[in-house]
Amino acid sequence: MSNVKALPLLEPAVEPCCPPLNERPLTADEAERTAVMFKALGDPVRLRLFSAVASHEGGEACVCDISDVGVSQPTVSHHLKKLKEAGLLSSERRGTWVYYRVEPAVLTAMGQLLTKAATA
Amino acid sequence: MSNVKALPLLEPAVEPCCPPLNERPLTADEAERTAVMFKALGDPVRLRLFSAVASHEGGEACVCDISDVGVSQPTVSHHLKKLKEAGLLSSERRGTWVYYRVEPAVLTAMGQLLTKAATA
DNA sequence: TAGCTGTTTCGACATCTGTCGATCTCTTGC
DNA sequence: GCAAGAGATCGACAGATGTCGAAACAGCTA
Repeated sequence: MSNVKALPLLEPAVEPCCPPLNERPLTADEAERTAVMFKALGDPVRLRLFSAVASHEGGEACVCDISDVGVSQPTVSHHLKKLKEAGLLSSERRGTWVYYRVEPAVLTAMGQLLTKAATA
Repeated sequence: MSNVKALPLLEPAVEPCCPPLNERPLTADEAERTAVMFKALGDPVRLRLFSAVASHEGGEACVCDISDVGVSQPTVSHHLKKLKEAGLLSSERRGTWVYYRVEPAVLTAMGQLLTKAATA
């Protein structure tokens, strides 16, 4: 599989990608990048998977611990990949199992994007 | 034609729909409802429209003020409807123009969903 | 080495989504 | 009443997305 443009932003780049939504209208480019993160949480299955990882002890969980969300195992893997590509999760293999972990900085950025807009 | 409009699900019901994502795994039903809001912000055009409304004075704006996002007028209307159905915006007609306004409570709920998950 | 288990990738498919032009509704003004 | 402008709705269409079963891949253990 020689897909050259496979991984666009697997570098989470925890920088403040996002000015608060009420500070000024987002540019097309800012919106494009920010929407990727929101879209990643815009699917019920992904939201459950993410919540399962986030609520697990240490903020990380094995795939086998969170696969019970009502879809097939390949679909779980597909959604975890999406969350990873959006920078919300990172993964690490430890022997037989693969562990996914939340990226708190990205989460904080998204949260402030919203709460600052709400309180200002 | 009667004055009674359709009004399918435009009652946002600003209740705390969402426990923090790291408190416990979301149920299927919680995820379903929460994903609607994130999905609404998961499109670049909608994100720009929302940001344009949120950054406007008073947190509200006429459609004519924010329509310059590079898509046709029907598409703008379509996206504003999506944001409204997700409970993120509300609309009101004043004479010729229609004004959209942010729903701060829903925004706060979404933000805390993320920031509480990030800091805990 | 072979076999087993956990996870990812592949290929295919039905559905959902974003987009547009055309048209309709509502309000204002003549 | 009629025309004009602001938005919403309709119908159609291409492309994206979620889903699955089958297969490939990666470690462990015998």
